[in-house]
Amino acid sequence: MADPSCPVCATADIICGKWTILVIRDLAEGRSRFCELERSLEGISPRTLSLRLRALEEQGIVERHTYPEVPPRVEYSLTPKGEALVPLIEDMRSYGRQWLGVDDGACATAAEPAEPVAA
Amino acid sequence: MADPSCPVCATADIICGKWTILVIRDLAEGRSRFCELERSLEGISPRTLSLRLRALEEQGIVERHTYPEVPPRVEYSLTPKGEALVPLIEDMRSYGRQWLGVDDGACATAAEPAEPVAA
DNA sequence: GCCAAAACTTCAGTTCGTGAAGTCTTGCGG
DNA sequence: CCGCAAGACTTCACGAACTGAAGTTTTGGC
Repeated sequence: MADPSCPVCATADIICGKWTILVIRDLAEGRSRFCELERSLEGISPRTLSLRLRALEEQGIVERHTYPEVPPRVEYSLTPKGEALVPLIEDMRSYGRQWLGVDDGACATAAEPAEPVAA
Repeated sequence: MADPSCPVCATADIICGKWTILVIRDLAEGRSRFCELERSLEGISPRTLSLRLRALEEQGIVERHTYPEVPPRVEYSLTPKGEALVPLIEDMRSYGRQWLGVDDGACATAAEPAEPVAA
């Protein structure tokens, strides 16, 4: 993107595409099928989901598992290189909770923020 | 993007635009002028930089300071809400170092990764 | 060889980012 | 008070990315 020798840029290149981080977030909860991802990521077009999964697979971040069954089944999961992105997603989750006033009601919040939400 | 009540989606909405995270990374090093950002983010168009800064300002993530001087000067800096994104950027930096084989030669790496780069 | 169902592709249209070029602001020097 | 230098942006035309609807491929049983 800017300087390819910058670690932040290199990582940004991977996750900057629309929906990419959310695909990884979903797969962090366990392997999933194409249509499950499509349903979870409400609003994504199948074309974009397909492009994202292919790109992530090429980058060694997700793995594709095919099952030759009656309706053919395909599942996706994170590789270790993909799992390593989970802390990043957790940071995003806590940022959203502390500063954007958004909470899906999962875990409890850790500490009082300096100037939450209102800022 | 997908579910607005999801903290990860809400945060993704903020940072998913091209260059956004890199603008914040630059401002994390201290307040900066338009042309300095333009020079640091090699390849960004002034239009995009302008759009990003405006959007981030509207979201309360950056602050704009104008100085009515001989050539008029404008500087940008992070608000607390913007500073709170720095841990996210640090995660991206260490991911880039550990898994993408990219190092701008700043700090030393912490520990040996399980399966670095090669994966 | 036809079927249902999952997993994608294809296509036309809109939105987002680029690169070059132009505009606007500021105050000083002529 | 006009023109100038220089920073900070707009504007415009073009190309790339994303969308939504519709179509295609794959699989094994009937």
